[in-house]
Amino acid sequence: MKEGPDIAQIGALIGDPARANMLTALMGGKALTATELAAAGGITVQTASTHLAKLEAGNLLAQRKQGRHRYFTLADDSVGKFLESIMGFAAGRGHLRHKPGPKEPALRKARICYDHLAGDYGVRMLDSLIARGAIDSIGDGLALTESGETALKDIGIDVHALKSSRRPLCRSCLDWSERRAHLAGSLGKALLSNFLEKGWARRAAESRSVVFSPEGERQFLALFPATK
Amino acid sequence: MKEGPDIAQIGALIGDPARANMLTALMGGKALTATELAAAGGITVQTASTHLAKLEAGNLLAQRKQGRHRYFTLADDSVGKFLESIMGFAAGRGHLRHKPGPKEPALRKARICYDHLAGDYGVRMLDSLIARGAIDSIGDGLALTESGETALKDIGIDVHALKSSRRPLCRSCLDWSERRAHLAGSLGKALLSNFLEKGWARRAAESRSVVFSPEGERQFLALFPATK
DNA sequence: AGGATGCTTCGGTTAGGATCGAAGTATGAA
DNA sequence: TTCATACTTCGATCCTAACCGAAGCATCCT
Repeated sequence: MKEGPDIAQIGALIGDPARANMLTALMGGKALTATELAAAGGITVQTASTHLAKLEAGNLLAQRKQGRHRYFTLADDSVGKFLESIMGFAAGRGHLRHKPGPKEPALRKARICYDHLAGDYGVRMLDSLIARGAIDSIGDGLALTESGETALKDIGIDVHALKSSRRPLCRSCLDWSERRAHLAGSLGKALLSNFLEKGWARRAAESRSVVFSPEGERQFLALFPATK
Repeated sequence: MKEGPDIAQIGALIGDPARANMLTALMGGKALTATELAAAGGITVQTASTHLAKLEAGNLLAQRKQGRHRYFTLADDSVGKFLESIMGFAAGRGHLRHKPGPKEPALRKARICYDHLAGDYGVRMLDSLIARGAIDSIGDGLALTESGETALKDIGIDVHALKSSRRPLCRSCLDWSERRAHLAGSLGKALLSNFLEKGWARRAAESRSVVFSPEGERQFLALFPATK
């Protein structure tokens, strides 16, 4: 039939376990070297190198040379969003891993989705923002309200600066673990950065999970109360 | 790393060209037999049979036995939406087919996206509905307004009946050719059915493209004027 | 019953690509 | 310069899975 774009190509790119693991590792938002990605994929550096070349040729990855290191990141945030949506789809279809692993609960609670907060806490934050009228929503669509803008200023986020960026302020991103939307876009990124700067939370070393400090958790939960 | 759902599995399912072509064929919304899908994939029935078994095991397809035929469809509309989003992503990353083929322009103009209208005409319709205030939108989110409900009643669509269904009324679906949103959901489906019933358009035989009659095209363009 | 059609299962072949060892290139350090 | 580190390229191996011919079921028609 050969109609439309070639979905088999990207399917094949994502379809290899080693490549999928490397992409998942890059969802953490950090730039990683080829050696680190090889470890993430469970393969040697040689093999990783060919995989990375293919992913780059497919425009899924971007590369930045720095000295003798070569740092890889997802090509842009749309790739991250796309990967998260695949995860949501996969989880919904029962394509889970054989053994959930010990880190799974932490991931479900709070994790990084490329550059913003996801998991239970990410969903809770968005729900709470909507409930208090800081964000309007229709279906999947999100928009910051006037009152929301001032509320965020109190938290310490310069909404005005974010608005000047080309990137959309609010985007919804489907959370694979909660199967609900969480907040992406430049605002989602700014909020996560804010929490990390304040020391409320930190990124786990070798994982995408986000670990809250006891005090940070208290503050976060107070700032974003449960809805209903 | 082994974090989260197994995206490699669905990637691999979609990553085979024969399977991708069969899935694309099913985006036409019609239930197809194994023999028809074999032709769509460019393979023999034996091979197609094993592919179809895999796709079904992966919960991407549903199967309905009818006499000695076996009709396959996409498991549900979320699969269709997912495939269209992959097409959009693929097109955005430059993953196009080598030769666009003669049917390409017709596809870009108007085609079926599982059960609703997509392509230039699909995008035009949604834009027009938003412009006249029949549908509210925030970002990707869509909602039918009061005035929109009466307007659709005039066209001949029983919105009340649609509302009772479990399926969402309005959904936005990213159009791969236009790279903009078009209208999905039960309302999108109802509108397309309405056009087909009225004889404004018909489905092409072996393709996903939708062919408008001269009169139907006139009516459609008048009903959904361009929004500058 | 007998024959035709639609599809699946089995068996064997083949090709693509994932893999790694070894060698080659680039950058930095001593 | 010499050595070490980070990465890529080359070459060869090996394995999976896509593929089809042939045979086996199931259903329908006459």
